[in-house]
Amino acid sequence: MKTQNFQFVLDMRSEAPIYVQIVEQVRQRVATGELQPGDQLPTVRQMATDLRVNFNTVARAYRLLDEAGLISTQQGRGTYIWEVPTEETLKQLKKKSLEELARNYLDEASRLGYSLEDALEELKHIHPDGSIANDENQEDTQFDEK
Amino acid sequence: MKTQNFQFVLDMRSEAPIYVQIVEQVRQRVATGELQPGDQLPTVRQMATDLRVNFNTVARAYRLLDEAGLISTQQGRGTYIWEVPTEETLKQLKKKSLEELARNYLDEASRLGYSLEDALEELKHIHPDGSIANDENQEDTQFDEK
DNA sequence: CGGATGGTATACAATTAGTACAATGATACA
DNA sequence: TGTATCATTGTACTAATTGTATACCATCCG
Repeated sequence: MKTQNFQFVLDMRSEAPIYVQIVEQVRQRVATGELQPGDQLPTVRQMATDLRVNFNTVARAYRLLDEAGLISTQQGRGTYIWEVPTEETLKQLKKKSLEELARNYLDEASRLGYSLEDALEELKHIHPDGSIANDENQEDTQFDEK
Repeated sequence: MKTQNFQFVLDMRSEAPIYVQIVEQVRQRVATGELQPGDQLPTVRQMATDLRVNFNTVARAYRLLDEAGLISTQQGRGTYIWEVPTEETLKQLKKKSLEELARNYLDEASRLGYSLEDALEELKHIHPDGSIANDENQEDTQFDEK
């Protein structure tokens, strides 16, 4: 596909393991905005051949980034940048976002003819399957996914 | 052709495969009545080019919807929304849609670092009296994307 | 030696894409 | 009217692409 042509570089003289170097570069590019939410990263194999390493090494980096919540990897499709609000924008927009999410949820539910109670009940019912991380400390929040 | 201009949207970051996303959107629109019995869906190729995916992916979604009895696909003619669903199937349809909505809401909230309780609280806070104002439809949310 | 760490090899599963084909309907023309 | 032709539509089967899982090897360091 059109997997953008981002240039990643390895420094073989570096002490840092290859997979760490990859992680850091993706991190950095997300931080600078060079990588935008929804952008597709090179496939593990593509980046692997670019960097002349084994694709499992790239896969390892991607897995870490996925667990960190920076990217979303999907078998058979590719890996994409999640939206990662910076600390301050996250705090600024958190409340507003939840409000809008909640309102949107209620609107949609009501369009389906459901009451607020139904909506609440459904949420409680969804919970058991673990689709939400209910952790207090979220310094490394790492929403679970897989 | 006049194949209505329904806007379908994909979120490549979503865990859900593309064909599932299509299925869910059609299901939801049927549940809300946005798609009426007899309405023609975009052709597999039309929707495919709209969404920039392979038409077989759309065909797969249509096949699932067909097997589920929601639509009727006819080779050489097109795909149409099935005749009036019975109360029971409509009910099931709505139930599934609500499930999907709830799951999305929790996922998004979770990504923002909110707990289930937060999500529940926010809902109650929006409509403290427990009623749902049914007629407001502002579409300017910026974080739903789904 | 022996564990830990980093990279690799191989087989696998999920998803999407490619190709050829059959059914339908519109159109042109005898 | 009949039919030949062609574009459009969905279908079927296969191939290609993509990430995953597991085991393995090499090196470093105690």
